[in-house]
Amino acid sequence: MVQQSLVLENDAVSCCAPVASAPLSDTDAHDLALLFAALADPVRLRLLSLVAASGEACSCNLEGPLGKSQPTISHHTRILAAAGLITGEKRGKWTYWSVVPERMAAAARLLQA
Amino acid sequence: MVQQSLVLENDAVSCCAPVASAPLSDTDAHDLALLFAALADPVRLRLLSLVAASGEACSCNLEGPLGKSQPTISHHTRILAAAGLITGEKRGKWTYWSVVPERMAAAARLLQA
DNA sequence: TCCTCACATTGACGTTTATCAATGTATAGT
DNA sequence: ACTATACATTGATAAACGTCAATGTGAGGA
Repeated sequence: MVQQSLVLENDAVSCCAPVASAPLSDTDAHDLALLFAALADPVRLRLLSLVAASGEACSCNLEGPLGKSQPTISHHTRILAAAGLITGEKRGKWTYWSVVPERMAAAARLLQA
Repeated sequence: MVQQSLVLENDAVSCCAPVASAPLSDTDAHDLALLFAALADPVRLRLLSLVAASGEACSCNLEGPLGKSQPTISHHTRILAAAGLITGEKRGKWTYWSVVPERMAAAARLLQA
């Protein structure tokens, strides 16, 4: 189950204890699942690593390396952005995507003992 | 795309650099997606946190708290075990599940800058 | 040898997901 | 205004996923 909220809430991701530290509530589990679901696709992982490596990238620079159509790229950036893992800034005709390191770190923290 | 290998390979998870440090290969991205897909379900996240909190738990102790049927629990433990996040030891009639901290840490490391 | 219990497997189902063609919506340049 | 470009949205389709009833397996205990 994944992307329907599309809202970057002040949720269980950024505020809460590691998954292994205490039993999760139902709603927290749902929120965290949304985050990990964003990471659970090879195309999105490669997209993320490409954006990270570039520092900044527009969608047009991703279609080639990822070998996917433009609507598919748009679909994936949307999901990653909804999960708060990347953010897009529109400058002129282009949307420049960059990773949100704090969000990545928050996700990492959830998995630490 | 998720659970078809069911093999705990010596893969990109335990050995490799953070996702954000360099562009991922196609096969590495696939492997990592499998790991995160295991975490991308609220029932599995709650299962993981319950096992972690208990230190050790048999499946029979999970059905109640998770509110799912026995085959469903078995399905989820199977996926988490295939991802290397939990391990099961059979003692007598029961299978005792416990988390694999090294694997959790490896997953966390993948998300760090 | 039964019977019971803990768990795995199979099969079927409704839902979600990834993908792309087609189309819409801006923005920039001419 | 017109055209081209960059990206989003919609609709459709095939594959994957979560769930459970039914069944299989294997380990105690009587």
